[in-house]
Amino acid sequence: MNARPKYKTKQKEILTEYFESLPGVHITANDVCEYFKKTGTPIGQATIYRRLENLVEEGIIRKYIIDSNSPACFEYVGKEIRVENGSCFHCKCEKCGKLIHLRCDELMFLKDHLEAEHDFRLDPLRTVFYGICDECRNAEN
Amino acid sequence: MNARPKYKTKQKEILTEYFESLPGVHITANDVCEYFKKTGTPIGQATIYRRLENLVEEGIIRKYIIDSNSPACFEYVGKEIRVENGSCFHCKCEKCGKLIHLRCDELMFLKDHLEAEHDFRLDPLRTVFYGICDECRNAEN
DNA sequence: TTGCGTGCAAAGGTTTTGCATGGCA
DNA sequence: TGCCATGCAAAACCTTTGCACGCAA
Repeated sequence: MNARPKYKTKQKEILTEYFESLPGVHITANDVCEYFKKTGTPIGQATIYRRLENLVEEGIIRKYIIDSNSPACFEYVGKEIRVENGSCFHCKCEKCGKLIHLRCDELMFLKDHLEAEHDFRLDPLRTVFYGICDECRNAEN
Repeated sequence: MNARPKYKTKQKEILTEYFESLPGVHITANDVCEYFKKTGTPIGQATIYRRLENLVEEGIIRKYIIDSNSPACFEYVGKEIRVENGSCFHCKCEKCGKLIHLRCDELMFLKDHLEAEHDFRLDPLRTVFYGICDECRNAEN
């Protein structure tokens, strides 16, 4: 855990702006590196990771761990969303590995139910629904 | 994804027995390696990982990812749990590691909803809800 | 005998760290 | 000027893979 940054640097600024321009999109640390390499304003890999960690701590972006052997995903959390404390759920297909992002209000039922009836505070960041996606199910038959 | 093993080997047998002797305990692949190294019946690291993957696929053990930068944890799943299959959900506490079994019909809403609205066939056996349990939440305050 | 399972070593990929340099306040 | 942030390279780490050998059926 790093302390909150004390200096305002160009790297941090353009990183934050980049995430703000991508609401609802999931990207990996490597994606971010590649992007800035392409735009001609490369940022060191280590800096990317350090800033990403910071942004997560500050609640500006969210980190998702889908699978132990896939890179972590990061997503900008809009100000509205941050206030609502909402976030999306994930479905992972066991067959093709596809990751599906669900931003579904009905699923908040699940969170409420677990908290009210089972005294369990669900963490949507960590929770992944495993199953079979539509395409793979159709391909089976 | 590996195919189901066709031969019964000593390595697989003692690995399964080892997990059966540890209900409710979560250990890492490395822990398993170390254990067998100490007992004088070492098993190759690669074999450990290969068998672990198999056992997860067969539903005999479960794999948990608590943190992206910690090794994955494995835990034996008792036969009772396996038999109940569709009707049992699991919650894992991120703090104390406790595994909570939920037998709740209301949660079938989740399965139905994902299937009807999102074309996703949930696999309750593989899916684990991560969050904070009652005790840990109370201990926080 | 056949071919799967094993073990070793090496590779693979993600993330962290050490250290010198650069930049903010 | 004093520190913090950055960037490079290398390390650390967990996990997978290639390949030859051993063993189950």
